[in-house]
Amino acid sequence: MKLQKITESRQNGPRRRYDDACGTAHGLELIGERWALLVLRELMLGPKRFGDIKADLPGISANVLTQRLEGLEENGLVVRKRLPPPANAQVYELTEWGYEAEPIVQTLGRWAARSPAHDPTLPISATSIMLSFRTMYNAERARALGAAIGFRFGADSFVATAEIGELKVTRGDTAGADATFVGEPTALGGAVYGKVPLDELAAAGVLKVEGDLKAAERFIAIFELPPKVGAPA
Amino acid sequence: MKLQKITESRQNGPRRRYDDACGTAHGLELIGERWALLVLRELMLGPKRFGDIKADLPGISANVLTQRLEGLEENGLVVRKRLPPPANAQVYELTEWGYEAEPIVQTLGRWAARSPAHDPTLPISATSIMLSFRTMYNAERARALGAAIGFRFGADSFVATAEIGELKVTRGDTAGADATFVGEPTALGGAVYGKVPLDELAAAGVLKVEGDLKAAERFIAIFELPPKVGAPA
DNA sequence: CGGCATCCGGGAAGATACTG
DNA sequence: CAGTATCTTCCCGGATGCCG
Repeated sequence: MKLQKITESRQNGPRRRYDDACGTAHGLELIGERWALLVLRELMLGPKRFGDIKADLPGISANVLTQRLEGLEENGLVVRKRLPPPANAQVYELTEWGYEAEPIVQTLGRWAARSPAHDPTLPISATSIMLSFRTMYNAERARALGAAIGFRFGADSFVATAEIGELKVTRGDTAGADATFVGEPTALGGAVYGKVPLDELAAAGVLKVEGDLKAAERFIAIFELPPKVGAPA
Repeated sequence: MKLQKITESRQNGPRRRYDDACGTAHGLELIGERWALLVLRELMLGPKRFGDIKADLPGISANVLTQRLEGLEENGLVVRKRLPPPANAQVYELTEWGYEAEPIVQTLGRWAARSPAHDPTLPISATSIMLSFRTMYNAERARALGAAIGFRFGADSFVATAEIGELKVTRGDTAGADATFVGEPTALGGAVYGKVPLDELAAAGVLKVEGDLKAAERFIAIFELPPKVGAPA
């Protein structure tokens, strides 16, 4: 019984190969399975627990998530770690090579943002929206920022600071931030990408700003989505 | 009967959604199905016929290719065209937005090239190897080139010229090229990425060079693969 | 032959229930 | 909370055959 299971997991990984020397084909064998890239995305800003990944990927089932994490671990993209007491919880963390997959997530996301079928009203996870800021960051327009912006989504909090070539995003305390957004990731997406007025969102009770309101508005102004396909440039 | 079919095809596309506003998730709905990105890749250097796509994707079955092309067409990435007589053949061509997906193919390929599990001895298609040159092109090292390099793989031929920021690859006649590689794509891959000596490949009868041998060697010297994961930098 | 529909077997994905 | 077990559904892959 036990032996049977070991034998099975031994030959894990995609049974269906592409038989193609092209790097792209090999990449698809590594992270081309359903949900795999989204699991990677959820770990992109730091280690997470099984349940938190599951909660942030609406629709994934526990067994599929287990399979993906196993596969990503075998392929050298993810490692399992046990947090020291008193936390004493198991988390999944990307390897260095796993973190290097961020450009894949970004390139795909930036391209897909032009899709006419894209529906930005769907729910979005905290990690997703923070990553999207890194993706859509425009260094030219960000010159004027020069501030640290905080984000609090429930228990999760992040700080973003504009660096020379990129937007730096770290998980952690928002205490030192000039302005902090507090609320739901989806509402923040509406403010940044849908240009929904902040006071409207505050009135709806889904997003508020603490601290320097002007800094928060300057942050929002940095971002713009690429024009939809078929729309006038 | 007919109505039934129309109703089915009407709601084509991925029945399994991700329900996620993230652009990456939407991108996976558009081109995340098995084989989809490789079909895109095969069309990246120009229109192709059904049979040629199938021949260059070893292992894909006709019905799956049909499904992928239908899906890509519905999503606005591919259009079907009929060539004028005397060719009079149907071809599949990328839309402008479809061509814009090239960075996705490149980013994924560049990342996966670092994989310890990557096997570069597998067969590779003509389109794949030409695209890989664009992907791995290093503008700094290419400064010294200043030549047009031709490629003939059976009936397919290409010309590559080094431009300021990128390597330009076009399908077409190799008549004006300074040097032309003639043979099999896989052998060319060995020469460029495996640094297999050209005379060895010529002796094996899989690849030869016409024209300026020095220019061909300079072309090969442009490219290098990124270091494998875990290997010394 | 190119393009596509159909049928079938196997396997992956999805939903639910269950265990430590 | 972190998975495992089980069952169903559906997609993938292969074969065959139809039609222009």
